[in-house]
Amino acid sequence: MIKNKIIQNLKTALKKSGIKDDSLIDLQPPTNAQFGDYSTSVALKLTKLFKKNPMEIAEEIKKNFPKSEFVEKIEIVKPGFINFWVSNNNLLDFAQKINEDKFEFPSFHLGKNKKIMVEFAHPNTHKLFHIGHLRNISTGESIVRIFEAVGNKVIRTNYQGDIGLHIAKCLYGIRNSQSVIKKLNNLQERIEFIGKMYTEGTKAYDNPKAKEEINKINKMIYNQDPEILPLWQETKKWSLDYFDEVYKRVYSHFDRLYLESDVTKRGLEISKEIYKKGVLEKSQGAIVFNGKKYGLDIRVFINSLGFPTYEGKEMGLAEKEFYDFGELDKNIHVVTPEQTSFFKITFKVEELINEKKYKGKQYHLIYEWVKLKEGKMSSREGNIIEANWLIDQIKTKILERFKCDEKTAETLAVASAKYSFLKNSTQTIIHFDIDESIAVDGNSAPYIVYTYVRCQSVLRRHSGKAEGRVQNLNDDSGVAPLPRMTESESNLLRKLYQFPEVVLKSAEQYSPNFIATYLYELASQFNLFYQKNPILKAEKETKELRLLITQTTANVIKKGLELLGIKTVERM
RNA sequence: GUCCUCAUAGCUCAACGGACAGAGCACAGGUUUCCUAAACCUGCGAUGUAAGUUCAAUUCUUACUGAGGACACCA
Repeated sequence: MIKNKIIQNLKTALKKSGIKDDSLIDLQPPTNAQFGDYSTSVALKLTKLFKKNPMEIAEEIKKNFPKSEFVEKIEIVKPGFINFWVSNNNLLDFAQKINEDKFEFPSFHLGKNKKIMVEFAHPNTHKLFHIGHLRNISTGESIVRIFEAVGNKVIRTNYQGDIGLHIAKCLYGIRNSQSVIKKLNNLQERIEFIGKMYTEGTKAYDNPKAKEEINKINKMIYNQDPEILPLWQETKKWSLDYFDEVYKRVYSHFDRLYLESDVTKRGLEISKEIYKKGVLEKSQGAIVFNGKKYGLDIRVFINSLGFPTYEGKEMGLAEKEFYDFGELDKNIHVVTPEQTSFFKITFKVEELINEKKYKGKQYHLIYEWVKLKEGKMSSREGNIIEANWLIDQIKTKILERFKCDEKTAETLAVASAKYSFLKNSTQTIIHFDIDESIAVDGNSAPYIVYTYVRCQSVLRRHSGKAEGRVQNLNDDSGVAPLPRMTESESNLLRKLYQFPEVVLKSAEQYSPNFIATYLYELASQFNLFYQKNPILKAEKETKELRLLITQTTANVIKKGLELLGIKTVERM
C-alpha cells in the first residue's frame, strides 16, 4: 500500500531530523481533493519539540523525504500540513487492476486465528420480522461481507427467541381460536394469524385470570409439557419458514440458527454450576450476579421459579458458540442498545468462568432503534411495520414511478430499504417515515445503481455486445497518455483509488456507512463527469482513458454494493 | 435516585482532534438535436448553552438544558 510506503518515508525523514519517536505521524486522505491524496499534520505536532515554526518543520521534512516514484508532488500548506499526491502511473495501475476485477483489500484481522462470528437478525418466533430486524439483518450481513473482504473467516449465526412469555401470550390467543387454524391455507395467513394472536394475548395479560393462564402456559413450554408441545412446535415452524423466506429475499443466510429453547437446559446447568463456585449468588429466592464490585448492575440468571432468564440462557449459548466452530477470536453480537447492561453482565460472568476463552472476544455491536414518527413500534399497539410489507410498498412506488419490470423493481426495492438503513451510522436512531426514509432518488440505492447502469450502457455500446465487459481497453498503448488527463478524470481516478482504504476503515470501525457514503460520492462525481464529458465520442486516447474510468467505476460500485449486501441490475 | 447514549440547516442524516462543517429532502430557478433526465447545474440555509484542554474542537474534559435507554425475577 502506498499509504504505508509514505508513512515509512516520513519516518525516514523524521530520523534525519533526529526524531526517533514516530508516534506522532498521521496520514489520512483529506476531505478536500485540493489537498492531495494523503495529508499529514506531523509538522504541526512537532512545533513544541522543535520550538520552530511548523512551516519550517514541514519544509525540513519535505527536504528529507526520500525520493519516491509513487509520489508525484508534495505540497506544504499553511499552517503546516504536508500534502502528497500519488503519481498518475500508480493511479492508472490501480484502475487497470480494478478494471480486471482484481480487488485487493488491506488486511484487518481481529485475531490470530482470523475467525469471527457475527450473530445477527435475532427475530423472535411468533412475532413479525419488522423494520428493526431489517436494519439489524442489513447491518449484520454487511459487517459479515466487509470482514470477509479484509481477510477473515466469518461465521454467520442467528439467535432466535422461541421461548418465553411472549410465546406464551401468543399461544394463549391461539388456544382460544383452535378452530381457525384449520382454515389457514398458506404461510401468509398463518403469520398474520400469529400476529393477531400475539396482540390478543398481550392485551389479555392485563386481566388477572388470563395472566395466570398465560404464566401457566409459559411454564408448560419450559417443562416441555406434551399438552402444549405440538401446538408450540407447529406454530414455531410457521415462523421459522417465514423467516427463511425473509432471509432469502434480502440475500442473507446463516451457518447456524440457534434457538433459545436449545440453550435453556444447558444455560440452567451452567448457572447452577457457577452459583456453586460463587460467581453467582442467591438473593430473594433468585440466583443473581451481583455486578456492584465491577461497577455493573445486578441481574437475575435463574428466577425464583427455577427457570433460567435470558442471562442464564446466554451462558448456554456462549458455550455452544465458542465450541461449535472451534475457538473464536471475536463474537460480534448485533443488538440494540437497551441490552448494553445485559451484555456487560454476561460478558463479565463469562470472563469469570473462563478468562482465556472469553476475555476480549465478546463484542456488542450496538445498532440503534428504528422508531416510527408516531413513536416506538409496539406489537401491543399493532403499529408494527413488517419488513416484507415495507419492501412491497417500495416496490409498488418504483413500479408506479418508473418503467421497469417486476424483477428489477424487486431488486431495487430491497436495495433501497437496505441502503436507507446502511447509509446511516449504526448508532443513529432512525426516525422512520415511509415516504421520506426510503428514498428512490437523491442519496439512495437506485441513484447508485442507476450510475452503474449508465456505465454498463456506455460499455455495452462500446463493445457492441449485448452483454459483457469491455475487453482490451488499452490494446496498444497500455497506459493512456498522461498529459491528456484533465482534472475531472484525475479526480475520479483518485476517488476510485480510495476504495480499498474505505473498506478497511469500515471494518476497523464496524461501520458500513462509510462505504455507503463513499459510493454515493463516487456515483455523484461520475455523473457530473458523465454530464460534461463525452466518452464514446472522445478522441482515441482520451476515449480509452474514459472507458477505463467508466469500467472501473462500474466495478467499484458493484463491489461496494456487494459489501453492503445490495445487488445491482444491468438495466433500469 | 444511580449509570449509559445522544443533541449539527425547516426536516432526515454525514464528518479518522485538523484545512472553507458535507449530503439528501423541501423550497426558488435553470439544463435534453449529444453515451439512459431514475441525471446535471445555481441559490437558500446549521455545530443546544457556558467554560476548559490544544497550534487546531462538531469531535476530548466539566457543568447546565433537553431527548432516549438501562438499573431483579421479560426477552
